[in-house]
Amino acid sequence: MLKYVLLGFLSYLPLTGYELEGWMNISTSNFWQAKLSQIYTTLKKLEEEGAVTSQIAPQEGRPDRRVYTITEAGLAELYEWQRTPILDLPQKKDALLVKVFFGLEAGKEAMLTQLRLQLDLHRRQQQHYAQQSFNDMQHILEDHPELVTNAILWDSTRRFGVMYEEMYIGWLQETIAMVEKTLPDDEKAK
Amino acid sequence: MLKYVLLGFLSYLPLTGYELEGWMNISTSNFWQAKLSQIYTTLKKLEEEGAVTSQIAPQEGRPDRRVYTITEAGLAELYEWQRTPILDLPQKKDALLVKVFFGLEAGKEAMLTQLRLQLDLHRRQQQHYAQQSFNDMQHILEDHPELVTNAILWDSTRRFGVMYEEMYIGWLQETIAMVEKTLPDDEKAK
DNA sequence: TCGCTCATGTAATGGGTTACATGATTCA
DNA sequence: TGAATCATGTAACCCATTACATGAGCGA
Repeated sequence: MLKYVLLGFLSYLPLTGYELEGWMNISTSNFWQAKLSQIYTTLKKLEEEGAVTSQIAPQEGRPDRRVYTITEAGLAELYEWQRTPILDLPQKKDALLVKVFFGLEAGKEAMLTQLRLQLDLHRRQQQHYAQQSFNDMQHILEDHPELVTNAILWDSTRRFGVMYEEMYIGWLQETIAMVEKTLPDDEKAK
Repeated sequence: MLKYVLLGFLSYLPLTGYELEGWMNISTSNFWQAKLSQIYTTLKKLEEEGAVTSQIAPQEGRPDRRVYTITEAGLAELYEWQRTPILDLPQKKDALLVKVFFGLEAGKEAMLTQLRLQLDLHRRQQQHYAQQSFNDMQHILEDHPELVTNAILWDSTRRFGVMYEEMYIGWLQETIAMVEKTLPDDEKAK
């Protein structure tokens, strides 16, 4: 639920929709992402519900900033959600796995192309979580030193990103080796 | 895209909506799941598009079965999708990570409760992929021995499930230890 | 008798993406 | 000169979930 991510950031400090996107990009995008359009509509709904209020900060040369502030009711809702235990497993949707599962007819070479491309992407992503994300977090702390205790928790979600990518890379390597060894060669015309 | 999962199974043999749910539950639910209602509406759309046809098989005492068969056009669409490379990373959405990220205010004990509950769920799931899923696959092969080559690929997606759960369990253990050691104790009233 | 399996579907709602619409400033 | 950043929003559409509606047969 995007709304709780937005309320979470607004519990740190007041922010605009555009700024919220920036915070998400460098921190939660690992396990929750959203487009700007959805962020704007969700903020609007939150304001109607009374969970946030907004103030216009006039600007010249570009649209006025709309700064959102969390209300007492919004904080209460956030904490209540936080304390509600999750009773089921997160569900995954991964198109690559669908392509692998049904990939026999597509042929060995097509499959290897897919898998190698993904291997490259996941290696980059792993590097990103290992390096860039860590730096980004440091920069935020320089601007907002009061959030240092939160950063312990932020970092554990970053670790999740690293571990997830490492697992994915391992699986891809194993699967590539299996496909090379086991699947029948393509021998038919295009 | 659910439609390609359905077309994938129908490329093996004709099936009803209800049966498709069963196949998904024991195989693709690891990386793609769907409710019956969505399966039925998607099959209807696929028939309108001409990717499948359906035949009614009369029954007594319960609704007639509607058996779907893939068409040449449907097969062509499936193969074309299969051969299209994926150029981006799968996106994850995981509410637990949101709760961890913003979990400071919820308190140490609430967080440990969450994490321990998830640890239990993921351990069960890992066992499931390691044992039950493997057996289910064997049973399918007994009924459909012609699918034995496909089963190599099925099994690699099952391996993904096992590896994913192992990674998740490792992260949860690490995170629980970190929370116990690092987070300040709750000392406020409820 | 209670719950599970078999078997179909529709309607309402929610969550999310894509496309549309606008436009100044800044840096390479 | 062209791309990125800053900055807002709406409308149309698509995908997916939940709720509704029905009901026989079978095994514990």
